[in-house]
Amino acid sequence: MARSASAMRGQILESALRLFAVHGFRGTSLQDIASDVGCSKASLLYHFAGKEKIFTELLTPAQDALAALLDRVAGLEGGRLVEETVVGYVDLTLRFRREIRLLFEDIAEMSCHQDLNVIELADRLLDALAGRSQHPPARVAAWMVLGGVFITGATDDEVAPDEVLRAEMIRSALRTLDHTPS
Amino acid sequence: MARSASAMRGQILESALRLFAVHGFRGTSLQDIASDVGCSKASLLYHFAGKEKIFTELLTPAQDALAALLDRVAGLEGGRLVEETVVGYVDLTLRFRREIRLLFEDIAEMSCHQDLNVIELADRLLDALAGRSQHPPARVAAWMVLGGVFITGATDDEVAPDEVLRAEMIRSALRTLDHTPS
DNA sequence: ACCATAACTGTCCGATCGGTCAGAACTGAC
DNA sequence: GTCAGTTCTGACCGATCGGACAGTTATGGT
Repeated sequence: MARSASAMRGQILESALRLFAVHGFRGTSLQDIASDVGCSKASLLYHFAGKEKIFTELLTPAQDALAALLDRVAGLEGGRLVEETVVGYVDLTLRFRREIRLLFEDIAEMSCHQDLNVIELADRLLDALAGRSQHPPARVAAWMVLGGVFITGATDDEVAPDEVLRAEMIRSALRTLDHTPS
Repeated sequence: MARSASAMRGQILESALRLFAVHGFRGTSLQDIASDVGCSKASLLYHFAGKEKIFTELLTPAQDALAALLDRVAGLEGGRLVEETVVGYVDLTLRFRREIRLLFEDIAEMSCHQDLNVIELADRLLDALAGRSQHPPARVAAWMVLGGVFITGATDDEVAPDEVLRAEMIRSALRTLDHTPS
Protein backbone atom coordinates (compact mmCIF):
# COMPACT_ATOMS: atom_id res chain seq x y z
CA MET A 1 0.00 0.00 0.00
CA ALA A 2 1.44 3.32 1.19
CA ARG A 3 -0.15 5.53 -1.42
CA SER A 4 0.91 9.14 -1.67
CA ALA A 5 -0.36 11.13 1.25
CA SER A 6 -2.40 13.63 -0.75
CA ALA A 7 -4.06 10.91 -2.86
CA MET A 8 -4.99 9.03 0.29
CA ARG A 9 -6.43 12.17 1.87
CA GLY A 10 -8.49 12.70 -1.25
CA GLN A 11 -9.86 9.19 -1.17
CA ILE A 12 -10.75 9.52 2.48
CA LEU A 13 -12.57 12.80 1.91
CA GLU A 14 -14.43 11.35 -1.08
CA SER A 15 -15.60 8.31 0.87
CA ALA A 16 -16.47 10.38 3.91
CA LEU A 17 -18.52 12.83 1.85
CA ARG A 18 -20.48 10.02 0.22
CA LEU A 19 -21.11 8.15 3.47
CA PHE A 20 -21.94 11.30 5.45
CA ALA A 21 -24.42 12.27 2.74
CA VAL A 22 -26.18 8.93 3.10
CA HIS A 23 -26.05 8.14 6.81
CA GLY A 24 -25.22 11.52 8.29
CA PHE A 25 -22.18 12.54 10.32
CA ARG A 26 -23.03 10.74 13.53
CA GLY A 27 -24.49 7.83 11.63
CA THR A 28 -21.17 7.15 9.95
CA SER A 29 -18.36 5.63 12.02
CA LEU A 30 -14.67 5.86 11.31
CA GLN A 31 -14.77 2.13 10.65
CA ASP A 32 -17.40 2.67 7.96
CA ILE A 33 -15.16 5.19 6.21
CA ALA A 34 -12.10 2.99 6.59
CA SER A 35 -13.91 0.00 5.08
CA ASP A 36 -15.10 2.14 2.17
CA VAL A 37 -11.62 3.49 1.53
CA GLY A 38 -10.07 0.08 1.99
CA CYS A 39 -7.72 0.87 4.83
CA SER A 40 -7.62 0.65 8.59
CA LYS A 41 -9.36 2.98 10.97
CA ALA A 42 -5.99 3.85 12.43
CA SER A 43 -4.86 5.00 9.00
CA LEU A 44 -7.64 7.60 8.90
CA LEU A 45 -6.42 9.00 12.18
CA TYR A 46 -2.91 9.15 10.78
CA HIS A 47 -4.05 11.47 8.01
CA PHE A 48 -6.67 13.42 9.98
CA ALA A 49 -6.43 14.53 13.59
CA GLY A 50 -9.96 13.28 14.29
CA LYS A 51 -13.39 12.65 12.88
CA GLU A 52 -14.37 16.28 13.20
CA LYS A 53 -11.35 17.37 11.21
CA ILE A 54 -12.62 15.30 8.27
CA PHE A 55 -15.98 16.99 8.59
CA THR A 56 -14.40 20.42 8.80
CA GLU A 57 -12.21 19.83 5.77
CA LEU A 58 -15.25 18.73 3.78
CA LEU A 59 -17.18 21.93 4.50
CA THR A 60 -14.32 24.41 4.36
CA PRO A 61 -14.35 24.85 0.56
CA ALA A 62 -18.05 25.67 0.65
CA GLN A 63 -17.51 28.10 3.50
CA ASP A 64 -14.65 29.78 1.70
CA ALA A 65 -16.68 30.08 -1.48
CA LEU A 66 -19.52 31.71 0.43
CA ALA A 67 -17.14 34.11 2.12
CA ALA A 68 -15.67 34.99 -1.27
CA LEU A 69 -19.13 35.68 -2.67
CA LEU A 70 -19.98 37.94 0.25
CA ASP A 71 -16.73 39.83 -0.19
CA ARG A 72 -17.45 40.20 -3.87
CA VAL A 73 -20.88 41.77 -3.32
CA ALA A 74 -19.74 43.81 -0.32
CA GLY A 75 -19.29 46.93 -2.43
CA LEU A 76 -22.58 46.67 -4.29
CA GLU A 77 -25.97 48.04 -3.34
CA GLY A 78 -29.54 48.13 -4.55
CA GLY A 79 -30.60 45.92 -7.43
CA ARG A 80 -27.12 44.78 -8.37
CA LEU A 81 -26.44 43.67 -4.81
CA VAL A 82 -29.54 41.52 -4.59
CA GLU A 83 -29.21 40.01 -8.04
CA GLU A 84 -25.55 39.11 -7.71
CA THR A 85 -26.10 37.69 -4.26
CA VAL A 86 -29.01 35.53 -5.35
CA VAL A 87 -27.26 34.18 -8.43
CA GLY A 88 -24.06 33.53 -6.52
CA TYR A 89 -25.88 31.85 -3.66
CA VAL A 90 -27.91 29.61 -5.98
CA ASP A 91 -24.77 28.60 -7.81
CA LEU A 92 -23.06 27.79 -4.52
CA THR A 93 -25.87 25.55 -3.30
CA LEU A 94 -25.83 23.65 -6.58
CA ARG A 95 -22.05 23.35 -6.65
CA PHE A 96 -21.86 22.14 -3.06
CA ARG A 97 -25.05 20.12 -3.26
CA ARG A 98 -23.52 17.01 -1.71
CA GLU A 99 -21.95 18.94 1.14
CA ILE A 100 -25.31 20.49 2.00
CA ARG A 101 -27.05 17.18 1.68
CA LEU A 102 -24.79 15.65 4.28
CA LEU A 103 -26.08 18.19 6.74
CA PHE A 104 -29.64 16.98 6.23
CA GLU A 105 -29.35 13.24 5.88
CA ASP A 106 -29.10 12.97 9.65
CA ILE A 107 -32.62 14.35 9.73
CA ALA A 108 -33.87 12.34 6.80
CA GLU A 109 -32.71 9.07 8.29
CA MET A 110 -34.33 9.90 11.62
CA SER A 111 -37.63 10.94 10.08
CA CYS A 112 -37.99 7.77 8.04
CA HIS A 113 -36.70 5.01 10.27
CA GLN A 114 -39.89 5.02 12.29
CA ASP A 115 -43.58 5.02 11.51
CA LEU A 116 -43.47 8.72 10.67
CA ASN A 117 -43.94 8.91 6.92
CA VAL A 118 -42.98 12.50 6.30
CA ILE A 119 -41.95 11.78 2.74
CA GLU A 120 -45.47 11.11 1.58
CA LEU A 121 -46.76 14.16 3.44
CA ALA A 122 -44.02 16.37 2.01
CA ASP A 123 -44.94 15.15 -1.43
CA ARG A 124 -48.60 15.98 -0.98
CA LEU A 125 -47.68 19.38 0.45
CA LEU A 126 -45.47 20.02 -2.55
CA ASP A 127 -48.31 19.14 -4.90
CA ALA A 128 -50.70 21.50 -3.16
CA LEU A 129 -48.19 24.36 -3.07
CA ALA A 130 -47.58 23.88 -6.79
CA GLY A 131 -51.33 24.08 -7.38
CA ARG A 132 -51.26 20.45 -8.58
CA SER A 133 -49.09 21.56 -11.47
CA GLN A 134 -46.28 19.30 -12.63
CA HIS A 135 -44.45 22.00 -14.55
CA PRO A 136 -40.86 22.54 -13.38
CA PRO A 137 -41.25 26.28 -12.62
CA ALA A 138 -44.19 25.60 -10.32
CA ARG A 139 -42.46 22.62 -8.69
CA VAL A 140 -39.27 24.54 -8.06
CA ALA A 141 -41.20 27.44 -6.56
CA ALA A 142 -43.10 24.99 -4.37
CA TRP A 143 -39.82 23.56 -3.12
CA MET A 144 -38.57 27.06 -2.38
CA VAL A 145 -41.66 27.79 -0.28
CA LEU A 146 -41.58 24.45 1.50
CA GLY A 147 -37.94 24.93 2.51
CA GLY A 148 -38.15 28.65 3.10
CA VAL A 149 -41.14 28.53 5.42
CA PHE A 150 -39.76 25.49 7.23
CA ILE A 151 -36.48 27.18 8.06
CA THR A 152 -37.84 30.67 8.60
CA GLY A 153 -40.49 29.44 11.00
CA ALA A 154 -37.93 27.52 13.01
CA THR A 155 -35.33 30.24 13.24
CA ASP A 156 -34.75 31.70 16.65
CA ASP A 157 -33.60 34.96 15.09
CA GLU A 158 -36.17 37.39 16.46
CA VAL A 159 -36.60 39.11 13.14
CA ALA A 160 -40.15 40.25 13.90
CA PRO A 161 -43.08 39.73 16.28
CA ASP A 162 -44.97 36.55 15.50
CA GLU A 163 -47.94 38.28 13.88
CA VAL A 164 -45.68 40.25 11.54
CA LEU A 165 -43.55 37.19 10.89
CA ARG A 166 -46.63 35.19 9.98
CA ALA A 167 -48.05 37.85 7.64
CA GLU A 168 -44.75 38.42 5.88
CA MET A 169 -44.06 34.72 5.49
CA ILE A 170 -47.42 34.30 3.80
CA ARG A 171 -46.88 37.31 1.55
CA SER A 172 -43.38 36.15 0.62
CA ALA A 173 -44.56 32.62 -0.08
CA LEU A 174 -47.35 33.81 -2.35
CA ARG A 175 -44.90 36.03 -4.20
CA THR A 176 -42.57 33.07 -4.62
CA LEU A 177 -45.42 31.06 -6.08
CA ASP A 178 -46.24 33.98 -8.35
CA HIS A 179 -49.66 34.11 -6.84
CA THR A 180 -51.40 37.46 -6.51
CA PRO A 181 -53.35 37.30 -3.23
CA SER A 182 -57.05 37.95 -3.43
CA MET B 1 -42.52 9.76 44.13
CA ALA B 2 -44.73 7.63 41.96
CA ARG B 3 -46.49 10.46 40.17
CA SER B 4 -49.45 9.72 37.97
CA ALA B 5 -48.44 8.00 34.77
CA SER B 6 -49.82 10.60 32.39
CA ALA B 7 -48.27 13.51 34.29
CA MET B 8 -44.94 11.72 34.22
CA ARG B 9 -45.22 11.09 30.50
CA GLY B 10 -45.95 14.77 29.99
CA GLN B 11 -42.90 15.84 31.96
CA ILE B 12 -40.71 13.43 30.03
CA LEU B 13 -41.97 14.72 26.69
CA GLU B 14 -41.51 18.32 27.79
CA SER B 15 -37.93 17.75 28.92
CA ALA B 16 -37.12 15.69 25.85
CA LEU B 17 -38.48 18.35 23.52
CA ARG B 18 -36.43 21.06 25.20
CA LEU B 19 -33.23 19.02 25.26
CA PHE B 20 -33.65 17.69 21.72
CA ALA B 21 -34.18 21.25 20.52
CA VAL B 22 -30.88 22.32 22.09
CA HIS B 23 -28.55 19.36 21.62
CA GLY B 24 -30.36 17.38 18.92
CA PHE B 25 -31.72 13.87 19.07
CA ARG B 26 -28.44 11.99 19.00
CA GLY B 27 -26.78 14.62 21.13
CA THR B 28 -29.21 14.02 23.96
CA SER B 29 -28.87 10.81 25.97
CA LEU B 30 -31.57 9.12 27.98
CA GLN B 31 -29.55 10.02 31.05
CA ASP B 32 -29.71 13.69 30.10
CA ILE B 33 -33.49 13.52 29.88
CA ALA B 34 -33.76 11.55 33.12
CA SER B 35 -31.61 14.10 34.97
CA ASP B 36 -33.72 16.94 33.61
CA VAL B 37 -36.96 15.24 34.61
CA GLY B 38 -35.53 14.22 37.97
CA CYS B 39 -35.95 10.48 37.68
CA SER B 40 -33.94 7.47 36.68
CA LYS B 41 -33.12 6.44 33.17
CA ALA B 42 -34.92 3.16 33.80
CA SER B 43 -38.04 5.12 34.62
CA LEU B 44 -38.08 6.65 31.17
CA LEU B 45 -37.98 3.21 29.64
CA TYR B 46 -40.86 2.18 31.85
CA HIS B 47 -43.05 4.87 30.32
CA PHE B 48 -41.68 4.72 26.76
CA ALA B 49 -40.66 1.64 24.84
CA GLY B 50 -37.44 3.28 23.71
CA LYS B 51 -35.71 6.52 22.84
CA GLU B 52 -37.19 6.57 19.35
CA LYS B 53 -40.69 6.24 20.76
CA ILE B 54 -40.19 9.50 22.63
CA PHE B 55 -39.04 11.13 19.42
CA THR B 56 -41.98 9.73 17.51
CA GLU B 57 -44.49 10.87 20.08
CA LEU B 58 -43.03 14.38 19.97
CA LEU B 59 -43.44 14.69 16.21
CA THR B 60 -46.73 12.86 15.80
CA PRO B 61 -48.97 15.86 16.61
CA ALA B 62 -47.20 17.95 13.99
CA GLN B 63 -47.50 15.15 11.46
CA ASP B 64 -51.18 14.70 12.19
CA ALA B 65 -51.80 18.41 11.88
CA LEU B 66 -50.09 18.49 8.51
CA ALA B 67 -52.08 15.50 7.33
CA ALA B 68 -55.26 17.23 8.46
CA LEU B 69 -54.34 20.37 6.53
CA LEU B 70 -53.68 18.36 3.38
CA ASP B 71 -57.00 16.58 3.72
CA ARG B 72 -58.72 19.91 4.19
CA VAL B 73 -57.31 21.40 0.97
CA ALA B 74 -57.65 18.17 -0.98
CA GLY B 75 -60.90 19.28 -2.58
CA LEU B 76 -59.73 22.78 -3.52
CA GLU B 77 -58.03 23.96 -6.66
CA GLY B 78 -56.58 27.06 -8.25
CA GLY B 79 -56.10 30.16 -6.13
CA ARG B 80 -58.01 28.91 -3.11
CA LEU B 81 -55.88 25.77 -2.99
CA VAL B 82 -52.60 27.67 -2.98
CA GLU B 83 -53.71 30.32 -0.53
CA GLU B 84 -55.19 27.94 2.01
CA THR B 85 -52.20 25.65 1.76
CA VAL B 86 -49.72 28.46 2.27
CA VAL B 87 -51.56 29.96 5.22
CA GLY B 88 -52.09 26.57 6.84
CA TYR B 89 -48.50 25.54 6.33
CA VAL B 90 -47.13 28.79 7.74
CA ASP B 91 -49.37 28.45 10.78
CA LEU B 92 -48.17 24.88 11.30
CA THR B 93 -44.50 25.80 11.19
CA LEU B 94 -45.08 28.53 13.75
CA ARG B 95 -47.21 26.33 16.01
CA PHE B 96 -44.72 23.47 15.94
CA ARG B 97 -41.70 25.71 15.90
CA ARG B 98 -39.92 23.85 18.68
CA GLU B 99 -40.52 20.48 17.08
CA ILE B 100 -39.02 21.68 13.82
CA ARG B 101 -36.13 23.27 15.62
CA LEU B 102 -35.21 19.98 17.22
CA LEU B 103 -34.69 18.58 13.74
CA PHE B 104 -32.08 21.22 13.00
CA GLU B 105 -30.17 21.63 16.19
CA ASP B 106 -28.18 18.54 15.38
CA ILE B 107 -26.86 20.48 12.42
CA ALA B 108 -26.44 23.74 14.27
CA GLU B 109 -24.38 22.13 17.02
CA MET B 110 -22.16 20.42 14.49
CA SER B 111 -21.61 23.53 12.42
CA CYS B 112 -20.54 25.64 15.38
CA HIS B 113 -18.48 23.31 17.53
CA GLN B 114 -15.50 23.67 15.21
CA ASP B 115 -13.73 26.53 13.57
CA LEU B 116 -16.46 26.83 10.96
CA ASN B 117 -18.25 30.08 11.70
CA VAL B 118 -21.32 29.64 9.59
CA ILE B 119 -23.39 31.91 11.79
CA GLU B 120 -21.49 35.03 10.86
CA LEU B 121 -21.56 34.08 7.18
CA ALA B 122 -25.28 33.34 7.30
CA ASP B 123 -25.81 36.75 8.87
CA ARG B 124 -23.86 38.53 6.14
CA LEU B 125 -25.72 36.54 3.49
CA LEU B 126 -29.01 37.53 5.07
CA ASP B 127 -27.99 41.17 5.00
CA ALA B 128 -27.06 41.03 1.34
CA LEU B 129 -30.26 39.20 0.37
CA ALA B 130 -32.28 41.82 2.21
CA GLY B 131 -30.45 44.53 0.27
CA ARG B 132 -28.93 45.77 3.56
CA SER B 133 -32.42 46.64 4.73
CA GLN B 134 -33.34 46.07 8.35
CA HIS B 135 -37.09 46.25 7.77
CA PRO B 136 -38.96 43.09 8.86
CA PRO B 137 -40.59 42.41 5.46
CA ALA B 138 -37.20 42.43 3.74
CA ARG B 139 -35.60 40.37 6.49
CA VAL B 140 -38.33 37.74 6.44
CA ALA B 141 -38.15 37.46 2.67
CA ALA B 142 -34.38 37.10 2.92
CA TRP B 143 -34.83 34.26 5.39
CA MET B 144 -37.30 32.59 3.05
CA VAL B 145 -34.79 32.74 0.21
CA LEU B 146 -31.89 31.58 2.34
CA GLY B 147 -33.83 28.56 3.53
CA GLY B 148 -35.64 27.84 0.31
CA VAL B 149 -32.56 27.85 -1.89
CA PHE B 150 -30.61 25.85 0.68
CA ILE B 151 -33.16 23.06 0.78
CA THR B 152 -34.17 23.16 -2.86
CA GLY B 153 -30.58 22.96 -4.02
CA ALA B 154 -29.90 19.98 -1.79
CA THR B 155 -32.99 17.99 -2.64
CA ASP B 156 -32.45 14.80 -4.58
CA ASP B 157 -35.92 15.08 -6.07
CA GLU B 158 -35.11 15.34 -9.76
CA VAL B 159 -37.64 18.09 -10.31
CA ALA B 160 -35.78 19.54 -13.30
CA PRO B 161 -32.46 19.46 -15.16
CA ASP B 162 -29.82 21.49 -13.41
CA GLU B 163 -29.92 24.41 -15.85
CA VAL B 164 -33.69 24.74 -15.48
CA LEU B 165 -33.48 24.24 -11.73
CA ARG B 166 -30.88 26.99 -11.48
CA ALA B 167 -32.86 29.45 -13.60
CA GLU B 168 -36.12 28.80 -11.76
CA MET B 169 -34.49 29.03 -8.34
CA ILE B 170 -33.09 32.42 -9.28
CA ARG B 171 -36.43 33.62 -10.65
CA SER B 172 -38.31 32.35 -7.61
CA ALA B 173 -35.84 33.92 -5.22
CA LEU B 174 -36.07 37.29 -6.94
CA ARG B 175 -39.87 37.10 -6.81
CA THR B 176 -39.69 36.28 -3.13
CA LEU B 177 -37.52 39.32 -2.57
CA ASP B 178 -39.99 41.38 -4.61
CA HIS B 179 -37.22 42.24 -6.99
CA THR B 180 -38.02 42.71 -10.66
CA PRO B 181 -35.03 41.32 -12.56
CA SER B 182 -33.30 43.68 -14.97
C1' DA C 1 22.42 -2.28 0.07
C1' DC C 2 21.34 0.79 3.68
C1' DC C 3 18.66 3.63 6.41
C1' DA C 4 15.84 7.57 7.88
C1' DT C 5 11.40 8.69 7.20
C1' DA C 6 6.67 8.28 5.80
C1' DA C 7 2.72 5.35 5.57
C1' DC C 8 0.10 2.02 7.62
C1' DT C 9 -2.00 -1.45 10.90
C1' DG C 10 -3.56 -4.69 14.91
C1' DT C 11 -4.70 -4.24 19.24
C1' DC C 12 -6.09 -2.31 23.13
C1' DC C 13 -8.51 1.26 26.07
C1' DG C 14 -11.92 4.26 28.33
C1' DA C 15 -16.13 6.23 27.74
C1' DT C 16 -20.80 6.33 26.46
C1' DC C 17 -25.02 4.71 25.14
C1' DG C 18 -29.60 2.26 24.87
C1' DG C 19 -31.71 -1.19 27.04
C1' DT C 20 -32.81 -5.21 30.60
C1' DC C 21 -34.18 -7.04 34.99
C1' DA C 22 -35.06 -8.26 39.67
C1' DG C 23 -36.61 -6.13 43.26
C1' DA C 24 -37.84 -1.93 46.19
C1' DA C 25 -41.15 1.81 47.11
C1' DC C 26 -45.43 3.66 46.72
C1' DT C 27 -50.55 3.70 45.96
C1' DG C 28 -55.38 2.96 46.54
C1' DA C 29 -59.12 -0.41 47.43
C1' DC C 30 -60.87 -3.31 50.85
C1' DG D 1 -53.29 -3.51 58.12
C1' DT D 2 -53.14 -6.14 54.03
C1' DC D 3 -52.36 -6.91 49.49
C1' DA D 4 -52.44 -6.58 44.51
C1' DG D 5 -51.00 -3.63 41.13
C1' DT D 6 -48.57 0.41 39.58
C1' DT D 7 -44.53 3.11 39.57
C1' DC D 8 -39.79 3.50 40.10
C1' DT D 9 -34.79 2.38 40.65
C1' DG D 10 -29.79 0.60 41.07
C1' DA D 11 -26.99 -2.36 39.04
C1' DC D 12 -25.65 -4.49 35.27
C1' DC D 13 -24.98 -5.86 30.21
C1' DG D 14 -23.49 -5.93 25.37
C1' DA D 15 -22.41 -3.12 21.78
C1' DT D 16 -20.25 0.68 19.66
C1' DC D 17 -17.45 4.40 19.12
C1' DG D 18 -13.38 7.63 18.86
C1' DG D 19 -8.99 7.53 19.78
C1' DA D 20 -3.94 6.05 21.46
C1' DC D 21 0.18 3.55 20.68
C1' DA D 22 3.81 0.40 19.69
C1' DG D 23 5.29 -1.93 16.08
C1' DT D 24 5.46 -3.25 11.00
C1' DT D 25 5.92 -2.33 6.12
C1' DA D 26 6.92 0.40 2.18
C1' DT D 27 9.56 4.34 -0.03
C1' DG D 28 13.02 7.20 -1.77
C1' DG D 29 17.49 9.40 -1.34
C1' DT D 30 22.41 8.17 -0.96
